[in-house]
Amino acid sequence: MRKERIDELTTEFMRKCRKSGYRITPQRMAIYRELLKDEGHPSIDEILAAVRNFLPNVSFDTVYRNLISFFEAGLIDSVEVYGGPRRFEPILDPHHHFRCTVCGRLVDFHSFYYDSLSVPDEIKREFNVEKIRITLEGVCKSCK
Amino acid sequence: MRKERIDELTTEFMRKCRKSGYRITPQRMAIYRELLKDEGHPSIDEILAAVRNFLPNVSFDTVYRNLISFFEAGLIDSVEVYGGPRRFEPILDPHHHFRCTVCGRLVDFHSFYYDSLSVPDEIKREFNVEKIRITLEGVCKSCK
DNA sequence: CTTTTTGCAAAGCGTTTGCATTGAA
DNA sequence: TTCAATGCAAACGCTTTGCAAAAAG
Repeated sequence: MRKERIDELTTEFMRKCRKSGYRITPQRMAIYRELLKDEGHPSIDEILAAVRNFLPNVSFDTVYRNLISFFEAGLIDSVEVYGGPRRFEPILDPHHHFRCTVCGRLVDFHSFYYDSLSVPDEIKREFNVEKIRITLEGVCKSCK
Repeated sequence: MRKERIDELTTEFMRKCRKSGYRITPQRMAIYRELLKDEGHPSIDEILAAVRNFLPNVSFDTVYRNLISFFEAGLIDSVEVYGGPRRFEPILDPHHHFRCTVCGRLVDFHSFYYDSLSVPDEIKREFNVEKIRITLEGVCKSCK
């Protein structure tokens, strides 16, 4: 990602933080920045390691609590990979995931076809659907 | 589910077990039977409790190991609800899930539209997709 | 008889919480 | 100066493993 884009998203993030009543701390800024820099789906531990390059005393706990808070406030997204630790990603554009059941690798992909899926009427009637999660599962080339 | 249907599925299950090289034990039969009887998506602990009504000395461990084995052999299905314990269900017909993000309730629904979804070509080229998981997320009536 | 399965117990791993201290506003 | 955020440390919940005894084939 271009540096300008990162700065832009970071500014936007700070604005949203203030709106949600979150104070701006160096830890929070670093957590969000490292999440943006990571191209994958970093776990709490991975983000912690990255943040510690800049703020060596940050605790697991701070990273944990903040990622959860950010997610709950809708500031970032959470990818739930069963069995492994919780993973996170910045909210960029809509996408879906392929997961290799052998190596556990998680791959992003885009699909307008999937993006535009509708919700069956009988579900709409009974539930307030906010999100459609589609995960393809199978085996990736290197594991085959 | 009708008793005859349960017996039929149980016989089928035993046949598959033998084919997979699994020995038939009272524990295994009870585990599968209780899984069939449960209309929801029981966790290991829930199945354990049910099984213990018949076999009081069964350990968590036996239920755990067997459910995992059954799943890996394709004898039953696994529902992965992040944050909570792993859940299981017998393989009956294809269906999808709605999850309430407030109370955590997991609801089955059927949809031919979702059943017949195809996999994008660029994914097909790179991965062997075995399964499409669709989970709708939102809020159910009682939580609204 | 052989080999799998079981039950037990302990360890593992990621998550979650309580509390005193620190620091943002 | 106030209240939220941090760091620490411990507890927690569910999963996973090693091993000796029991049971299936």
